Amino acid sequence: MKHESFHESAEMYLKTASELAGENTPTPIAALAGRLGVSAVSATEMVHRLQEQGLLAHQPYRGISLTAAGQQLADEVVRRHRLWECFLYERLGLPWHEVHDHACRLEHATTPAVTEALDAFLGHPAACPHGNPIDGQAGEPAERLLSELPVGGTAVLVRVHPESEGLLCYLAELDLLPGRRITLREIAPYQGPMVLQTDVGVRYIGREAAAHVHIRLLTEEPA
Amino acid sequence: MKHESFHESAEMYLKTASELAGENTPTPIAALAGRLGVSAVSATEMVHRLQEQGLLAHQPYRGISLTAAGQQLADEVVRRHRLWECFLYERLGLPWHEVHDHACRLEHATTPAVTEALDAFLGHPAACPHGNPIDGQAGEPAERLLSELPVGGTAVLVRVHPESEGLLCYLAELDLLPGRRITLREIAPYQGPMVLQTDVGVRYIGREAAAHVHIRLLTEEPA
DNA sequence: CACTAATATAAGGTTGGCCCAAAAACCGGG
DNA sequence: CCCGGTTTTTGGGCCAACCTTATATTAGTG
Ligand SMILES: [Mn+2]
Ligand SMILES: [Mn+2]
Ligand SMILES: [Mn+2]
Ligand SMILES: [Mn+2]
Repeated sequence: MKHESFHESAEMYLKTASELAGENTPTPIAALAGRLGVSAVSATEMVHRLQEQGLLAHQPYRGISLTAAGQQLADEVVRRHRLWECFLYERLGLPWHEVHDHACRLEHATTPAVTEALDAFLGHPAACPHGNPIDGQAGEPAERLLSELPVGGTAVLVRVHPESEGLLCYLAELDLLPGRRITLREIAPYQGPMVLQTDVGVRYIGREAAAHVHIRLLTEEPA
Repeated sequence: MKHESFHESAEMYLKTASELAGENTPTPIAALAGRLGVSAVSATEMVHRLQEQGLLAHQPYRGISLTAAGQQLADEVVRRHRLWECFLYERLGLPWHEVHDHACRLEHATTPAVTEALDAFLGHPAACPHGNPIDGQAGEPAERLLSELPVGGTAVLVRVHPESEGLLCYLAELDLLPGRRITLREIAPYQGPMVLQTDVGVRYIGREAAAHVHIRLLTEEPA
């Protein structure tokens, strides 16, 4: 049977490859596999299939990188994902940290006509509820990671990327949503948590989680 | 790998079985296969799988009928389908005859939380854009088929069931939407088309299509 | 009651997506 | 430059859903 378009699985590989490309290119297949919760063997097989379709290039023992065609498909999936997140959060009122997973289902079942109509219905939103851009220009230029904020510095939370249910849930508990103003009080020793002063109180966050929180720096030093 | 829940394919079999159950029970597997666009052999295989899961019962050479569990799953799929149709038609403004197919994709990617939130967002609609009930009481009791409307009789179009893209497209061209008032002028000989007088003009419709159009009779005879 | 058309089963294939265990290639430290 | 540990790849397998082409069974009808 002919596969009418790409399947959920292929779309998730492309989307994930796109997400990981920001961190290291070419992306090791193991990283893909890990994030997708799949064995390295399975990931390798899928990578070969996608390579045959001209969607990505695989340099053995190096890693993969998306072709222009693959990147475009990935971008389309991401766009649908973020539009659905907006809808689920703003219109349906679902919790901030839950919409990611629901959208991850819907993103593969959304036809172009629905995508465009949804975009218009939402008023062409600029970003998903977690701050990631839709139809985005390359984002703010002076963007840094919370994990790199110097002690004493103040910043505003811009976006969470890459997203995952667990991480979002953790951040939601800490009230660390986009727009939140953050000052780094100190960093506990031995890779300990960062102590943050926010406008809703003091918060502790691990380095690992902080590495996914993107910020715009306001001041390097305390006032 | 464990299949976390039911797959699109299984859901479509159950939904289709539920649709066809209205016409003849038990439903021949060939009817299922035909409507799903699948070979009779494939349908038989799937029927066996679903029977093992206790979702339907198969009497050889007779046909299938859904168990209570299977019917419930089918009903859930149908509910999601109709809620999405409402959203796509009323909120996104997609064409009346197109929303069916888009919803047929989304219905399998919709989690319970999304379903309930969507239902609330839409204000708990009573019917899909094609007139079929959501969370429905057994529909109007005195409902008939357009194909059985006596010559000279007048009726109002209630719903189109079962739905399919082609049929809806055909009806949309004829302006035959729910609420339309119809008087049957005559029936052309040799199984010819029915000649309808509507409030937007004269329309011709085939018997086959008319058998999917449900009406509420207003008067049996011309005024 | 015998025949025919519908239905079911058997047999053999394909593709996508996943798995494990074992071999092979690579890379960095000694 | 070789050795060992970490990828990656290869070689088997598995399962769900499809397919086609027979063959067997049955139900209904003449
Ligand atoms: Mn997804
Ligand atoms: Mn998001
Ligand atoms: Mn469907
Ligand atoms: Mn409908």
